[in-house]
Amino acid sequence: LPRPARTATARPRVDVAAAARRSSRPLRPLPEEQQPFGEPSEGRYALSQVEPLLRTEFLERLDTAAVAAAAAAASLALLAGLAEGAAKQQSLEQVAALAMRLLGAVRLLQQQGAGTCGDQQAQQAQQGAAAGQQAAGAAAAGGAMAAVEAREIGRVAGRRWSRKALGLASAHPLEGAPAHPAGLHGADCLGLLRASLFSGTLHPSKAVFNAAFPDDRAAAKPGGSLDRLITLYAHETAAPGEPLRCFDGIRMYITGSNEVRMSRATALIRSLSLPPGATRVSLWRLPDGRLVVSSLTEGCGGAQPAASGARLPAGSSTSLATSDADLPECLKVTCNEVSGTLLPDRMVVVCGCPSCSQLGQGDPARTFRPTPWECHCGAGAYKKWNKSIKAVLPDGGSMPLHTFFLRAYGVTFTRGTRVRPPGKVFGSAADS
DNA sequence: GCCGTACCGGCTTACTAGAT
DNA sequence: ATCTAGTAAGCCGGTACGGC
Repeated sequence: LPRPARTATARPRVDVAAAARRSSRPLRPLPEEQQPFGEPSEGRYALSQVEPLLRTEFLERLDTAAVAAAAAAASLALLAGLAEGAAKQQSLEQVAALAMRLLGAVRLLQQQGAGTCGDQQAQQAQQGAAAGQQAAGAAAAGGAMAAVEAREIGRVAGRRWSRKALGLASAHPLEGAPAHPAGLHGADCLGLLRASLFSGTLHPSKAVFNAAFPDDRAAAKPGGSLDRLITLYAHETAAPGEPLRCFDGIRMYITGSNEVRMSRATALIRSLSLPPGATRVSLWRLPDGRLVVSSLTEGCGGAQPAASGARLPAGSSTSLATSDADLPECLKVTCNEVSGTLLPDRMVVVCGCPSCSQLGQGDPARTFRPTPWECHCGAGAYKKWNKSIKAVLPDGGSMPLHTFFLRAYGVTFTRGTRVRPPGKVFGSAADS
């Protein structure tokens, strides 16, 4: 499908508040007159067979791109917002089922002449319906050829539904361990910055900004102004004789969404020789007031020591973890009375609910990242997985995951860095 | 008063497109 | 190639509420 033209004036606007309200509501069935599968038809057969297929061993052979393609087609349709909410709260099967239902609704929309929709929306709906019908047909037909076809459809129409919305992104690793960069004696760590070499921009959080520029706090508030050039120093461990290199002319400004950013920092970021894929750098203040950016991210908000006097769960380690290797291979956990097994090295949970237990032990369909599993267990509204997910203690008791790891291993959870897939996902076929 | 749960607003982050 | 800024996912902090 051709990428729709996007201009400043025609940019699609999304009512985030309305979408959030939609996503927090339970799903409601479509009105009876809009049920796409109310009467038997050839099209109905092809579509309605998808959901049963998902529950069979065929799923192991069929690439989930078929499901992704169906959901992606739905995202192109006018009811994408509802599907999006479902992706947050529902299981893979439910998302697929909803996508099928939405596609039927879109077909109905086509039959009714697109109703009150504008031309562009109607065109998108038609494209979505066409792609979805192909994908659903491929999934229903089964077999390797169908999977390839569905994958291709998903590649073209998939956008963000392909991995992110279906919970297939890689797990977040645990980050950080206390340390202090050599050569920055007496410096105070102000926090971490996100460095984007792609755009030559440094992104300080508000906390880091406030720590680094306490005199500019008022300017950075909503309605304030902030646009000035600053000087930063790069900490180069490869040049011990001259460890600090000056970079001036870095522009600090505040965006329309009240976000502080530092641009024109390409040379500085490059001088740090960041490891491949690294996006974090640390910001330090020397005793003389100079601000130093270091490629070392350790020492700024990593692991915390175990709480003084905390009682460790019986049977757990009494020494603090210094790496992922010190953590248990697996851990029994519960969430909303649903049992599961946490794999700390991948930071995923193998669900043990009755439905998932029917799947094979290694089936990816029963493996969840913490937040999706929280939703899967019906506690999605809690939105604090490290509290709603509890570690099962040897004596049969339980303890919130956050508390358990802090007391038993001296570590806590930090937000991971989303992994950018290789190559351009939505570029032309010639793109790598 | 403490604790667990539920909810909401808003912040952080990753990603992207258009402009320069 | 770089700059600028919009979008949305993820989820945390703060708060209210009920049970003990």
